[in-house]
Amino acid sequence: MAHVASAEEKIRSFPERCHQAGLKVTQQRREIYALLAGSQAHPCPEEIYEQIRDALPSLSLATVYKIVDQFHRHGLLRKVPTRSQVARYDARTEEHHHLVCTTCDGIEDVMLPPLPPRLTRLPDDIDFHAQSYELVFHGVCSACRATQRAQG
Amino acid sequence: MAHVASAEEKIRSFPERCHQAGLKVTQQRREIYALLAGSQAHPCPEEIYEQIRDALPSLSLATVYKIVDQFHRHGLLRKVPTRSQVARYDARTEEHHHLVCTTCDGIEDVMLPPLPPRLTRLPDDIDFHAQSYELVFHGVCSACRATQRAQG
DNA sequence: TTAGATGCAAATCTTTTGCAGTGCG
DNA sequence: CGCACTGCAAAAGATTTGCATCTAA
Repeated sequence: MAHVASAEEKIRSFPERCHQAGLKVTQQRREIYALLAGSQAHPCPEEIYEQIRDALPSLSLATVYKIVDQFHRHGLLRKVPTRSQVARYDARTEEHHHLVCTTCDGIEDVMLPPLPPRLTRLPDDIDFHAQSYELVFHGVCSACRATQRAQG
Repeated sequence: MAHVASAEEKIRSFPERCHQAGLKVTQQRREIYALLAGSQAHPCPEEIYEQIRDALPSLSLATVYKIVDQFHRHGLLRKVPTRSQVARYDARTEEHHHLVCTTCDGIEDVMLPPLPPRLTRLPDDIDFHAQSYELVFHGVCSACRATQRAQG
């Protein structure tokens, strides 16, 4: 499965990407990165913390916040723009887009063919240097629609 | 200027849109809606509160939260997806996109020609009912680039 | 008249900070 | 060995809730 192979590659190249960024490779960082690289769920810091506690009981939530923030600032993680007040992280840094469920706040990745540059070029009267863009879809995910049907 | 005229129309039709939504028209709601309709700044609840206090000193911050949430749930406001933990609101409900400054967290609106439906159609293997989408650009705004140049 | 709205204060939830101790390089 | 990293606890920031009072319809 393409996704799993890609996650393994990311985990394998993680130490050298830390070195390039001037970050030390600690167990906390390895665990957090591996969790995110292997997940489709775009977890928030609290969820990351809960899921890694089993493997690393000494982990603290403040450390999770510090690590994901560092990773984000060094380009190892993306932060997904959402309408909710909790931060959501994604280890896929290549171009892709997001589906956000308005019912459960779940986030899914979606690959789309690249948009032609002329369609994402900003108007001449806008003085803004865009470094990246993404599409954010809002709607209802499969699981929530099933629940809605079951409950009438 | 097209924007101003549009804001006036929105403010004029505000009472009937409240009635349709089953909401009473109060002074707090009028002030909050008028502020947002006349603003380009996508303010957060705290900023809305500060700016309306002058005209309505009895206003409470909790009320601002309740009102913008109601407006959002009834489609009178959009909530802009961002990477930060504070909610940002927009009275423009027609299709448009957002420029988010990674330096100052400022948000600007941008109109782009509509994307051809074939480019935003989700792949067949994705079971998600999208109701809307928007483009979110991340980059650096004009004011922050000027500051950066001045400071070296 | 009355259901819904507001204001206040307290509670809750999320994120950040300061600092002492630890461990990677 | 030294500097960056971690964990803890406390602080700060954002949002929600409960309830008494008020007000638009």
